[in-house]
Amino acid sequence: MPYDPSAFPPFAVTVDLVVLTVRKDALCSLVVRRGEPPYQGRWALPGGFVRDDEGLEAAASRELAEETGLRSQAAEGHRGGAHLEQLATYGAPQRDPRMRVVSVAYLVLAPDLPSPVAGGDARSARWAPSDALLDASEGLGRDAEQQAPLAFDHGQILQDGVERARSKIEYSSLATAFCPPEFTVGELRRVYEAVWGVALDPRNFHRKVTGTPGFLVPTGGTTTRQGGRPAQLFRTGEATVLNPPMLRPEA
Amino acid sequence: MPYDPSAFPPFAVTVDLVVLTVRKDALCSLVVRRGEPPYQGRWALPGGFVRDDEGLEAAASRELAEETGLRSQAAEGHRGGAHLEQLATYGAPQRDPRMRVVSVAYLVLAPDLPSPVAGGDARSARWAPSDALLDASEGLGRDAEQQAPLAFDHGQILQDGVERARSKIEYSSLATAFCPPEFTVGELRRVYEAVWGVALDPRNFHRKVTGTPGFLVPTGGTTTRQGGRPAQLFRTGEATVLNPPMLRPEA
DNA sequence: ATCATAGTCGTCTCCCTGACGATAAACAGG
DNA sequence: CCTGTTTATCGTCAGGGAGACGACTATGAT
Repeated sequence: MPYDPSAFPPFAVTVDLVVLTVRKDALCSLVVRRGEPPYQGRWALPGGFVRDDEGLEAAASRELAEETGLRSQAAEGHRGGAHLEQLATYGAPQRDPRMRVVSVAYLVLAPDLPSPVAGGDARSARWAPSDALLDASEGLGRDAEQQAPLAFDHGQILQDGVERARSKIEYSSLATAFCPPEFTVGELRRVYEAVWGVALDPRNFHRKVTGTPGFLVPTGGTTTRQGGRPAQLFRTGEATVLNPPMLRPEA
Repeated sequence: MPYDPSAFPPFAVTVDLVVLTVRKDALCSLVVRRGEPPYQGRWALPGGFVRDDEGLEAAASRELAEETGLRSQAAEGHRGGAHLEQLATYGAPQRDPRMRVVSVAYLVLAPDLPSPVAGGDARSARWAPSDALLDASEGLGRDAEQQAPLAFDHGQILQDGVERARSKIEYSSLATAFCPPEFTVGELRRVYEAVWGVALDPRNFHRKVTGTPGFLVPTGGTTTRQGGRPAQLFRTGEATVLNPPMLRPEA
C-alpha cells in the first residue's frame, strides 16, 4: 500500500495528567473545573493539546508547569521535581463528542505542596481524594455528598493511574516522590499506607526499608518532629528498583 | 481558553505492533520489509494508520490479523488467540520525516506459528531473533552478518516491548501465551529461559509452577513427546496474576 | 542391555516475612 | 517531677519460599 498523504484521517492529540499526591494521609488527585461544554462545570483531569513541534512528554511537562508550577523530572532522579511517566493512551472514537481525539495520559507523583495549587491559572483547580473521585466515576454510593463523575473517560484514566502508582511503589523507590527531599521512615510508611489503603506494621516496615540496599540514605541530620520520639532523616538513594520489593498485603 | 476547532494541529495516528513469539528457544519478533521510502528496504515493525471510526485496540487487532492471520484476545483469557495489550505511545516531532505521526504501540504475545507467517499479505515478513534486532538498533557488534537497524524508532519500541514481556511474565501467567493450548512444564520452562535468556533449574521450576495456585491445570491427557520421559500436559488456569511471582534470577 | 534425555519427587539450608514484645525519646498535664 | 501518650527503633521467633542438588522414573536411540 503506497504512501498517500490524503489516506489518513486527522486526529487531535492531547495529553491528560493524573497528578497524585498524599495529603492528610489520603491519596489525592489534581482536578480542574471545566469552563465550557462539553461537561461544563464538571471536574476533569488537567491537560491540553500537544503543539505542532512538541514531543509528548514535553507537552505533559508543560501542562504540568502551567497547572501547578511543578517542575517535572522524567524517570531517573526526581531531585527537586515531580516524577513524570507515560501512563497509557486513550482513543475511543466517541470519547470526545466534538471530534476525534487521542489522549496520551501521563502520571505525575508529587510531594504534598505547601500552597494548595500554586502557579496555576485562575481557573479553579483542587486536590480531591482519589477514592471519592473513583467512587463517583464508578457510580457507587450515591448520596447527598456524592461527587459528580469526572468528565470524558477521565474516571477510567484516573483509575488506571492510581493502579499504576499502587503497583509501582511495590518494586520501585517511587514512593519517595510523594515525600519532601528529607523525610522519616514514618512519613514514608504513611505514604505507603495512604496509597495502598492499608495499615502496615511500623516495626517490620522500618526493618524492610532500611534493609533494602540503595533505597534510603541517612542524611545525618538525625531528628525532626512529627509527634513522639525524634526520627532519623533520609534522602532517596540511588536505587530505582527495589530488590526485594515491598509487598502489598494480600486482599 | 475557549474551544477553537482550528486551534489544534492535526496529527496522523498509527499503531505499531511488537509481535513476540518463541521459536527454537529464542525470543523472536515479527518484522516486515518496507517497500517504499523512507527507510525503503529496511525492516520495520508491522503497523498502519488508525481509521476514522476505529478504536486504537481495534486498529491493532485488525493490523495483527492482516499481517499474521492471528486472532487477538485483549487481556483476559487468550483462549485460542494471542495476547494483546497496549505498550506505549511514541510521538517525537521528527520520528517520521514525512509528517507528524503519533504511534500507539501494542504488544502481542503469540505461540509459535506452524506456518512461518500465515495469512499475511504478499509483502515480505519474517520472524527475527529479538536480540539480533536490538543489537542492530543499538549499533553493537557490527560485523559481516550484522543486521541493519529497524526503521524509524522501532528499535526503541521493540526494546520497550521486550522489556515489558520480560517483566510481565514474572508476575502474570502470560508466559503461557507463548505456548500452544496444551503444553508441558518443560515447554513452559523453555519459554521463560528464552524470554529471560537464562537457564532455570528444571526441578525448582517444576515445583514452582505446579505449586502456584491457578497457574496450571492438568488436562489429564498425561503425556507427549519432547525427548525423554513423557510429561504431563497442562492448560492455563484461571489465575492471571501469579502469587507468589516467578523470580527472574539476579543480574 | 545400555546410554542419553527429560520429567518428577525429596531434602536441606538460607533468608525474608509477619506477628509481636520491649525499649527509647520526645511532649502534655497534673 | 512523675505519668501517660505518641512515635521511633531494636530484637526474637516461627513459617514459607527459593536455590542447590541428589535420586528415581520413563521414554527413545544405539
